[in-house]
Amino acid sequence: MEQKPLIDFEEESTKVISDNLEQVTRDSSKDPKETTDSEEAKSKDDVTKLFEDFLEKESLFVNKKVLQIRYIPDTIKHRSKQIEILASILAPALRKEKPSNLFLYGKTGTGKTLCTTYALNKLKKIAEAKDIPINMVYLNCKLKKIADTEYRVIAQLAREIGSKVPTTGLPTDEVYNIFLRKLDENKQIIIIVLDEIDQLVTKIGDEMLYTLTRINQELKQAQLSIVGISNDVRFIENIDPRVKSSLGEEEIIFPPYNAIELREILQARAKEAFREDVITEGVLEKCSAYAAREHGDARRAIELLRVAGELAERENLLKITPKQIDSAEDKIERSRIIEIIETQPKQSQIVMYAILLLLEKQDGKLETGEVFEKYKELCKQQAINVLTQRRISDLISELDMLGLINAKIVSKGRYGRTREIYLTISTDMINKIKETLKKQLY
DNA sequence: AGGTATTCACATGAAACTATTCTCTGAGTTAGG
DNA sequence: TAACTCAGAGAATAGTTTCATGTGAATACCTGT
Repeated sequence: MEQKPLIDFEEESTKVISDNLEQVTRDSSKDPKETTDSEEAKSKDDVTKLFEDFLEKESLFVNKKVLQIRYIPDTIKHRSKQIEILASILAPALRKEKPSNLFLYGKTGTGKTLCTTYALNKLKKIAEAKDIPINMVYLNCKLKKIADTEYRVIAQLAREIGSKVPTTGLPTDEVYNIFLRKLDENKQIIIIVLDEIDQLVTKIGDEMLYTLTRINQELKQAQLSIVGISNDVRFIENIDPRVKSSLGEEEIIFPPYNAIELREILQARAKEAFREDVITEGVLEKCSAYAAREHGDARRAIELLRVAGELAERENLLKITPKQIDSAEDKIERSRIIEIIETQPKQSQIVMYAILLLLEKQDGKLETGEVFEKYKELCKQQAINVLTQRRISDLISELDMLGLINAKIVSKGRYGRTREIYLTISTDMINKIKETLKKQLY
């Protein structure tokens, strides 16, 4: 049976950043957001020349794919122990025995997903070569609209193994049945990888996991193993003990990389990705130092390096210097913020706009009440229906979580309790955000 | 002075409601035999 | 009679509203010295 690619990676924000960059590189004059006055004045010939130059110019990259997060290198550094354990746990599948359920812990960018994919790909190859019926499904529970509710997870699983399931309209247990029947059609081992499972459980509770672990008892032919991947180390402590015992049969912990390990990882990737001598002294060190500060997030380090390369290329530089790493960090942060703002629902955007407008006039901090008043005003201006203060309160705390604003609860004694809201974003960024919001709102 | 009670301005939680999107089902309608 | 249409029931989900309850400390109010 034809299978879709096993991995469908999460980091949407990263994708957007690279897309943006590539787009700008290709046709900077057509992108309205990036257009400045001087660029608008450019004649067509200049644009043609730009393209021609671009073609002639030798790229700094040899193989940019290596720096993309979905890339799986041939050898994974500093994770051999984990991979070994992983392989030994999965191996029984080759003898048509059910592998133990497995749990992987570790913070973002510690290689959990990478190692799992790596191991599963190898397993799949062998299984295919020897004609052993093993089926694998990878599912990222964080993906909005795909796998972030019980129904959707089960529906998606059913789809992955070849059933047709509508996006809505069916009762959830009906979808379970469809899934079960399809599973049990053949004698096979199914390995389900649930990535970012902690997010799912905090959202919808652990009943689903319980049901999943119980599915084996209803299967006559097939057998099901679950691999859970969690960013939160304390996650398993908070779930139902029944689930805990059956799901956490085996555990592997992925510790964060330290700066030295990060450097080696980067070095290996950089060697493949860039032409020789492109990387100058100190670049990798700086990159890994930045990432090590962020709990050893290798994904971040690699992204940083890639964006730095793209920036250097756009500036027609022949080498990447530590300076580009700084710019890259800045660029990533900016794109992240703009992207978050653009994708917020309208009401949330209005709240954000209200906060920005208020903070423009009065420096310092705001309170929920003030924001709500301003928000009401803005809504009336545009004939948008006004939400309750209760809801605005939630929206404000969401904005806080997204890191767009800083809101902390303070009690001012006789004068009540409220959130104190202030911005953490730099001033030049604020104007850009305001423009973005204006464009979206009017 | 020291202690207790109030009170403000929201925060926080839970449950219920709404609108939208989608499937499934069965009644009614239509066209061809 | 088979095929088609269409309305209605039922689900899932996101986004809200409603109602109820919680909260921390500056102040108001006592109390006894």
